[in-house]
Amino acid sequence: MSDIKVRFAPSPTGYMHIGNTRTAIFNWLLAKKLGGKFMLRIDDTDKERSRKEYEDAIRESLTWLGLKWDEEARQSARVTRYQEVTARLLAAGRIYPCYETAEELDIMRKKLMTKGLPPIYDRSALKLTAEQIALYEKEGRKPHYRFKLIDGDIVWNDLIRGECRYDAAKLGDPVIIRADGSYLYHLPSVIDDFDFGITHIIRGEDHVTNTAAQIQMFEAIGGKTPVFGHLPLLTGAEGKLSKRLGSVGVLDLREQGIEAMAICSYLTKLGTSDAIEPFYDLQSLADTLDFNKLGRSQPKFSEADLAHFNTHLVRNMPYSFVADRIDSDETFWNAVRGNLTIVSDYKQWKNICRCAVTPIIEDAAFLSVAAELLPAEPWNEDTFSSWINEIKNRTNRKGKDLFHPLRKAITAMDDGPELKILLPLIGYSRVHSRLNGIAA
RNA sequence: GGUCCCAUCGUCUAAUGGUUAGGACAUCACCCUUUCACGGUGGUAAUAUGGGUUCGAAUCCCGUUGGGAUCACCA
Repeated sequence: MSDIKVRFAPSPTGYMHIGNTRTAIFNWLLAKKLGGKFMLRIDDTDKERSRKEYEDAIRESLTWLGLKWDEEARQSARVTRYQEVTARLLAAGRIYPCYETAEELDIMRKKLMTKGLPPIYDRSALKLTAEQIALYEKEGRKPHYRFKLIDGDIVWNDLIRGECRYDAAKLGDPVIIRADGSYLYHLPSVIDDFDFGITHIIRGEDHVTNTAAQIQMFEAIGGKTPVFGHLPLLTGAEGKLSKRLGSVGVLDLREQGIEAMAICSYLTKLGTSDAIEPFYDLQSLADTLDFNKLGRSQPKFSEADLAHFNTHLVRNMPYSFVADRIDSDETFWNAVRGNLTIVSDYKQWKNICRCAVTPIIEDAAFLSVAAELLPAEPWNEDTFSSWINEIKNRTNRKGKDLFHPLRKAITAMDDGPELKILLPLIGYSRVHSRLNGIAA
């Protein structure tokens, strides 16, 4: 067993959407491909916004997608560990207290912006005298804490973007502890990745500057930095990384009949040079994972395309894949799958085969001839074509004029699987009655 | 505004200095199925823009334009 370990670290502040899901899938597939482990970490450092309901939904989403996790942790349970590390970094001067209020910081940022300067914290807290600090404390101000970045280039070799280089001086020291003593995500994330032995981190491109800061945190706590890979962000049809995209929830998609494997296949192939094609199990999808095939530009995600792709996947879906979900046999499935849009549409065809259907009669005379000629069971492979030939000879009809009325009478539908295949599934008695205009 | 990233058919992308600029999805046409769908075969369709470098540029360099990310006491 390799000691490869990856993690998916959602904050339970919302449902799983297309963006989240994509990073979960990539991490999971990487673990699978390298024979490593996949860890679920609940990043619930934001008490205000975290909710149990979301956490449950995330678990349900992952389970439905088939992304099983080998290990689990939650940040709210590890605060003492974070405090331990914090004390050490504080003593080492890598963490320092600040007394500005949120409003003051906001004003500072705006000032810098209007001057055309980057809105980066000026580290004035480092110049505070003991007296000034005492004054703030007396006022009742509680400090928040920042992590002090060391000047110089931060460089890493990104799995997706190649060599990345950031000048720490242009980054700004991140706040890591709030005035109320609670942690922000940066440092706990690093401590966890270190403690749990995370070797690879795949996340969205929106994290690149965080990565730069976090690399210094890994160094500060004496840990080896994991391998990073930053995925280009998905955009909506209109280019922007729209809010709509964030609202496309996986559970909603499931509700609409989108298959888990359609989501997994589509999301891992979108933005790569591979064809977007259906995969029916995650292992074979994992075998094809190759970060070199990912482009660097932002692919557009389209719900309509996904739905279309899903239909394609359903129409080629092997019976084994649906066997435990539908109450029909393989013959039936193979007969109808080519006409489905979503799996649950099979019920409609099942009803046509096994329940009463009111036929659509457009030409009663023609249909009664067809009924008259319908051979008795048992039917064999040739029954259908010889029957059709009989009708053709008797009525002089062919092509659409011949088939369409039959189809409408027998199935009450405009289209569907080949009649030849469908007929034996419906049976003589129903076919005969329907041709005569009788619901059966 | 600082920093970083990106720009090839409608869409996702290939072509790492020399190709009739390739593939996949979509679309269109045809074929098959004596019907629709499924399936098969073909077609239409692209290098944002201006300068360089070079015998030769989608490819390298600079500018322009456009798009995105980040610069939170969110993650």
